[in-house]
Amino acid sequence: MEKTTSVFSALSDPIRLRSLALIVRHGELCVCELVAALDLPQPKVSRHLAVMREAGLLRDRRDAQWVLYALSPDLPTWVVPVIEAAVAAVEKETVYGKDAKRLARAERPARSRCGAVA
Amino acid sequence: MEKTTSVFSALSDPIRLRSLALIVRHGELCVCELVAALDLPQPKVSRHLAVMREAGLLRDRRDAQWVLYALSPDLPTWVVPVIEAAVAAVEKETVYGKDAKRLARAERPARSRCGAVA
DNA sequence: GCTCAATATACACGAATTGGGATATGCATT
DNA sequence: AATGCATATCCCAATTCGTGTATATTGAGC
Repeated sequence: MEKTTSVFSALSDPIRLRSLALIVRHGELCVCELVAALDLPQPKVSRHLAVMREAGLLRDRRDAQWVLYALSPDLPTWVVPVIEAAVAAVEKETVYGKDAKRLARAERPARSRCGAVA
Repeated sequence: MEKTTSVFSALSDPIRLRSLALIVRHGELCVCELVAALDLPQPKVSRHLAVMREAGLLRDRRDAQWVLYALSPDLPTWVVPVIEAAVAAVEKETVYGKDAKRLARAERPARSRCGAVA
């Protein structure tokens, strides 16, 4: 039961929902991209991502100096439609448009360098 | 955004999820039935139901001395699949079986009287 | 009107969550 | 090894949340 409630608990915060929507739509994002997109302090974003990771919603992967977050590969099946509905709801919020625009602008300071190195 | 997060917030508690599952499966339940099913103090159950009502998930209706709770008739469309998934998840928890059994046993002390009166 | 049953609310308190700011850790470059 | 960038964690104050207990409210029946 605790596992079940922790999923909803992880989704019950605007910063986490905004982060999740961006991650789902982009597949994989590093923390600094999310910080730029959400326009919020880095420790704050980092802590919120940790909450979703610990709830089993996200996985993280290290790539050089960056930590990339994406949807967990082994989500409980019942969680999938929940996330889809949540993201759809967030996308209709006006704040999501601003987040997406900021992300597009600042996008991949990390990824391009990473690509350049590889 | 607040409306969106409050839905998940309302779902992030075991007592609320257990209540919701019973209500969804039975259509309409009064508080005393839920108290019997969950085997918890009445004020506790009442307060948790209020949280879901205020989040827009439930509606309440007075019938004589009883207050009957059911799913809200005008749920935001994106919420419907979320509730379905949540209930499906709860039903797999062992505690749900016990709740359902206690409900079946104590069922409708209210409803039968209500029927008798009508 | 009084009493009883069902429900909701008020108050007090400990636990958990959140946020800001400073700092620690990991990696890459020189 | 020293510096710089990205990320995570720690500490602390403020707030919110869940619970227990007592009490108020509402309706039914006598």
